[in-house]
Amino acid sequence: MTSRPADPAAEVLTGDCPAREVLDHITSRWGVLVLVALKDGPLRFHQLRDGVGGISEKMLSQTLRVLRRDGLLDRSVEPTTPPSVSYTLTPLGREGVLPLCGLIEWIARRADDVLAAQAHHDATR
Amino acid sequence: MTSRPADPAAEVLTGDCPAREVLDHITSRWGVLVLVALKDGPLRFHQLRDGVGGISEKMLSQTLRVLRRDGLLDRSVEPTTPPSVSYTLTPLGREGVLPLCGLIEWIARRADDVLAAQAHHDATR
DNA sequence: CGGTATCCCATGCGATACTG
DNA sequence: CAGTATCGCATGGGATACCG
Repeated sequence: MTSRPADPAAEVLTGDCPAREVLDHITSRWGVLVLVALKDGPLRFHQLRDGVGGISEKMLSQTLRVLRRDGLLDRSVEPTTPPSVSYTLTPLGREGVLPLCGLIEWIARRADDVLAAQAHHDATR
Repeated sequence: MTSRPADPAAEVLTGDCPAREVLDHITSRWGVLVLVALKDGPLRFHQLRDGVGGISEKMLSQTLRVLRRDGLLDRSVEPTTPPSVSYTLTPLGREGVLPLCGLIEWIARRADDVLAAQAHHDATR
């Protein structure tokens, strides 16, 4: 009996474990985008709002709170007037964002193939 | 001017492009799980339903239709009685599933750290 | 076996307005 | 600037029943 099973996907797939919640947080509509936006360094609230196209302030704030609770990012306040707040990936977050960057990069590279597949599918039927 | 920008994430982040739709399909609640479940080879409908914990037949069927339209997986019917239907990753799908496996693997490895961060966060405030 | 159709509720999420 | 509060709708998604 091994303490680490050969296939780490098995546990996540088969149901109700904490890992599923983490997956849902990260792959939530705005989670991936916010995390990837932060990959190159800290950003302030309004930079994130402007950088992640289409996100509302409400969803940005909500997403940031969830990801912060999960230990994936940090919030820091500079005591200027008015205070400026910035968000940074934690070490944990920097690790987790790597596969996400891979995903985004793949999508950017292959989006045209997917579009072609969609067109073909819609035309064929 | 380069035909390929340095940062492929930029386009996806900044808004309304086809890539965003692809991202939403893949990172939909069940999309990741279905794709990863198929990483080791074809599975039949009921194998997927049983393998992906918590998914309903409706959502499985719906997710499969979307991913099929995107050209990420194929459906094939063996003309037995009753017919047996199985789903396979296409070459495109096999490529795209790689970062997803990376993500799942990372989550499985780090879930405990996230749980600890949550506990700490809830306790601190 | 491998789905689709219908019903219905929970929540995700945007819009707007307001606050420290 | 960096949010929170409230409202309201659209969509996601489960339960159940039915079909080829």
